[in-house]
Amino acid sequence: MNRQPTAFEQRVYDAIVQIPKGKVTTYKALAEKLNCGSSQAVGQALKRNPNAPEVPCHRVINSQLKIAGYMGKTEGDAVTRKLDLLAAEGVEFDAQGKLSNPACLLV
DNA sequence: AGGGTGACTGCTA
DNA sequence: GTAGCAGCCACCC
Repeated sequence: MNRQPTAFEQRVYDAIVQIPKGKVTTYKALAEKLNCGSSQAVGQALKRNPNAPEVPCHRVINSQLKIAGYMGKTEGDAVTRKLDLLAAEGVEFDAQGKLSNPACLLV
């Protein structure tokens, strides 16, 4: 375990860490920032690297403005907790688990 | 060295 | 509005 993150992954984390509190971003926007045409690669970086508090990966959502997954799980308490974290940051979500306030979306 | 997967996205039925 | 298929890049086995 504890495999070393690649340059690409580090870049992803760096971009996420730069996200201000109360704001969220999408995988696509991140991919564009990293000059990577594939958002899936970004998701891979997070899935294979649960950096948790070091990187607020919970501020990263998909194009549907919904939580894609957390801690390597696409559903379950992990995702729910992630939603709660965002709520604590000031990001409002609706009963559907979608971003209720698009103003929090960082572009 | 090669194949398969995925915390995605967009389009079509 | 919901469901299914194809495309995309990077990582893992």
